[in-house]
Amino acid sequence: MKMQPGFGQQVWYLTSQIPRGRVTTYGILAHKLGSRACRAVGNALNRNPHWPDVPCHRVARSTGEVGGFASGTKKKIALLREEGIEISKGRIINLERYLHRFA
DNA sequence: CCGTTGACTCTTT
DNA sequence: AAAAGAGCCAACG
Repeated sequence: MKMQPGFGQQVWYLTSQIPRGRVTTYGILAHKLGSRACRAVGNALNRNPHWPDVPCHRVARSTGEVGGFASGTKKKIALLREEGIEISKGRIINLERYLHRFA
């Protein structure tokens, strides 16, 4: 379960910087890292070495879907709803409204 | 809406 | 050590 520092390291950092009630997409994270490795981001969050230190549930897909979740997509939706985010059928309502751009 | 292509890292053989 | 496979995706046709 070892994760080499570098890419994933930054991913977890940015993810942990997402304020409550806010959401981000894999693409944005990847772009922030200077890469289009949207998948690599998901991979980093998937193997999430330290959890729940990093709120990976605040990361959704660019299509508006919540995406997947290591502990279960259902769980992810529940957490997002708890933060005040409306979700319908695994899809976030008004994603733009919650989208967080890392300044 | 679905299918295909692109891009990147980690894990396993 | 190197190569192949898989993964919580994105963009385009």
